[in-house]
Amino acid sequence: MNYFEQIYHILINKYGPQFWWPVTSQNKVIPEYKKKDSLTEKQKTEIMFGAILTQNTSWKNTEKAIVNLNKNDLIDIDKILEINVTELANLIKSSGYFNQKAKKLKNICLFLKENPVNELERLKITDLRKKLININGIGKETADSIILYAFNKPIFVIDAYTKRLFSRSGLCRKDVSYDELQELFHSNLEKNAELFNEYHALIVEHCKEFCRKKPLCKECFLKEICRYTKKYIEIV
DNA sequence: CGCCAGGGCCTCA
DNA sequence: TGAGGCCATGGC
Repeated sequence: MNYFEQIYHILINKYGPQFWWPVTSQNKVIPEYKKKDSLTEKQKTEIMFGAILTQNTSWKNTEKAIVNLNKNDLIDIDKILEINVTELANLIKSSGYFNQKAKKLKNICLFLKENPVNELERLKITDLRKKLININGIGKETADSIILYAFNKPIFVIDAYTKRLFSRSGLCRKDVSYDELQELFHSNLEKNAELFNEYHALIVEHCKEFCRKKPLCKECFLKEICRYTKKYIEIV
C-alpha cells in the first residue's frame, strides 16, 4: 500500500464517511450530508451552483446562499437566466464576491441551456472538463468538483487543503501545480469516483481539524507518517 | 481588531 | 505561465 492509500485508510477509519456533496432533499431548503444512491437533475444543478458559490468561501456562508435560492425556487436553469442579476446577487450575498458569482451562475446556466446534463454525461471526462473550464467563472477546481460530485465521474479535486496536507506530509512540493498534484493522486489510487469523493472530503475535514494554517501537530494522528511534525519545517 | 474560508479572472511582465 | 491585485461576506 502506497502513502496515498495509507493516508486514505487512516482518515476513513478515523472520521468515517463524509457523505459529500451536501444536497437539499425534496420539500426542504437546507442542504444535508447524507448517503445517496442517485441524484435528481435538480440536485445536480444545486451542486454545480454550490461549487461556484463556495469558491474561496466557507461552506456555512455558501449554505445560506443556497437556502435563499431554494426558498425562491431558483435552483433552476431557466429561472436563473430570467432573474435580474442585481436581485440574484442580493440573494447570494452571504457567499461573498456576490456580484461576480451572480454572473458566474448565469454563465453556467447559459452553458447548461446549450449543453443539457444528459448530453454532458456521455462525454469523456477530459472533454467535459475542457467545456467546463471554458466557462468564465469555472476554473480547474470548480470543474473537477462538478465532474466528481455532480456527474459522479472519477477525477480528483485538488484544493488549498490538499496542497497543504500533502506538501507538509512530504508527498509533494509546497508550490506543486494543480495538474502535478492531481496526477500524483491519479497514478497512486484506483480510478474510482466513490474513493475520490470520500478522499477529498476527508482531506477537507482533516485540514479543518488539525492541518490548519497553524497546524495542531501534537494532537494530529497522522504525525507518525508526516514529515512536517518531525522537523517542524515546511518541505520545499 | 485581523485573519481566513471547500478560487478564478485579469493584467503585466 | 506565473505572480500579484482584486473580488466580499460572516465566523471566530
